[in-house]
Amino acid sequence: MLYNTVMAMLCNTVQMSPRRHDPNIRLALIEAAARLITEGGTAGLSTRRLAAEAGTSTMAVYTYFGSMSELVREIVHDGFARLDHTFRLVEPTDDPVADMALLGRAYRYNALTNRDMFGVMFGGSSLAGFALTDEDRQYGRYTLSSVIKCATRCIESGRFRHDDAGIMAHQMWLAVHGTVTLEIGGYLAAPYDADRCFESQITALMIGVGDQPDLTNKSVAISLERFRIVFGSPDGQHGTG
Amino acid sequence: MLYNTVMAMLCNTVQMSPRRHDPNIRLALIEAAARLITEGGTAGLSTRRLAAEAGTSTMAVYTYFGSMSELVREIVHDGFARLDHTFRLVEPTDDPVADMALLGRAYRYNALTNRDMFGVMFGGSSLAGFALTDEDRQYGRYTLSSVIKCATRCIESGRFRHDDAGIMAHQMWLAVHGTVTLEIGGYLAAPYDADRCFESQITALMIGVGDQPDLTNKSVAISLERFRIVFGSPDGQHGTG
DNA sequence: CGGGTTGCATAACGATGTTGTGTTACCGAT
DNA sequence: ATCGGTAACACAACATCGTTATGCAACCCG
Repeated sequence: MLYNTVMAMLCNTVQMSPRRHDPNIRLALIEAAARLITEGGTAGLSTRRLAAEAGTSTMAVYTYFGSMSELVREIVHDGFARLDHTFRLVEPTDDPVADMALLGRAYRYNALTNRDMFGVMFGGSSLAGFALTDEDRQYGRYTLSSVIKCATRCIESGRFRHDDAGIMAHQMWLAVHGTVTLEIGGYLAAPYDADRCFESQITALMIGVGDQPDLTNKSVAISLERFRIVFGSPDGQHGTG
Repeated sequence: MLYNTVMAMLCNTVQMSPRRHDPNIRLALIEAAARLITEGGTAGLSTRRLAAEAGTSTMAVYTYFGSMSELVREIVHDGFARLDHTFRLVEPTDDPVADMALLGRAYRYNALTNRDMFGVMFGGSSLAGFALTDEDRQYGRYTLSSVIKCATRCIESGRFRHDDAGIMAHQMWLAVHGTVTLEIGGYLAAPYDADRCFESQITALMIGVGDQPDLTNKSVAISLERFRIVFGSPDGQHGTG
């Protein structure tokens, strides 16, 4: 659907202001860009295709965003917001270790759902000359605050030897991030497939920071049950795509 | 130095065969490409610059490699060979856990030394339309065999609860890979800088697979000493670039 | 109701990977 | 010895990329 022609028709009938920055076009561009990326990978995004998809010309990108990479930046920020939203689906319970494991599953779920965006967000893929700035990274670190809060509760529960929730949260992040990155890269195949590696990884990590193995196993199992309920994956895990 | 003109002079004086596939040109292209990538990042590699650097025309890329992405593929394979070589600098001792930790440091060292190539090797960066194939990934998995061997010795030493060296090696890989990826991405800043996260991560992992905390701490400390000796980092660690 | 300004379609520019075109030089057979 | 076949590759063209210039048309304000 060509946005521009629709808008032209609208402006002929209803009295509107098609001049002056139009948030509708801006939104249409962002949505079209996100669609192009998820459908055609990072290489699928181009000014021409974007303009065609949104029904405008390539100039719209520059009037609304200044450059292609600035548009990508907005999408990246949007991606972090989505990650944050995914984290918020994990509600605190009286088993903070299970909560933490579920946050790990949520991170993985979010990454696998938005594979290409994930690569851009964390500095891997170079997309249309986009490069992360420190401000962008702040968005990323901010989303980690959910994990830090959970780590604090883990420590308060007495199950962890750690006294620093920040380092604990980072360890969880690094472990899950590494798993997901290599999973998306296609490096985790049977017999060491991504599902198996993921379970081993979070289990070892919990034990590594002081939890008792049997308690960890119980909490990890609970987190898997909760994941099925909240995120509704058909086979109970994520699938290796 | 323009390779082509030199070759022309050589062929006028000494009797050589500048026609028929010339491995010298092939090598010159690969070396020039690697140089361009390390100097100018993934965006710094282009057929024109490559041709100028090697003193040939852009056609040389196609006669010797078929396409730009095939040339990248060769460089990726070269990168895996370099990683394997780095692993071999870690000699087995009677403290296999320290060996394993040192392998982790070696992985990180190699990644930080060849940052841009690292991103390409593990599926993050898209470079000149290059995409990993399963065969490429085999190169990556092969280099893991050094780690698996070490994991086997760790298990035999009785310090680990695990009975599967493969999953143990994978866990080490995932943990270190995640740390390094986010370090290169610029996400690990004080107070949770990369050095600190790395130490915490490998320590927690060893404990997580069954090692006793005090033994782990000792082995990790030994691995750091050995790293300083073998890899000769000035500040004893890697520096966060 | 006209000048200023703003949005943006069109077209152009430089650079990209890749593909024709043509020349040049080697090789092998006669 | 020489001549045709073939392989290498310099040069130029092509499509596409992000970006920038140009110009027109429409809103805003005086």
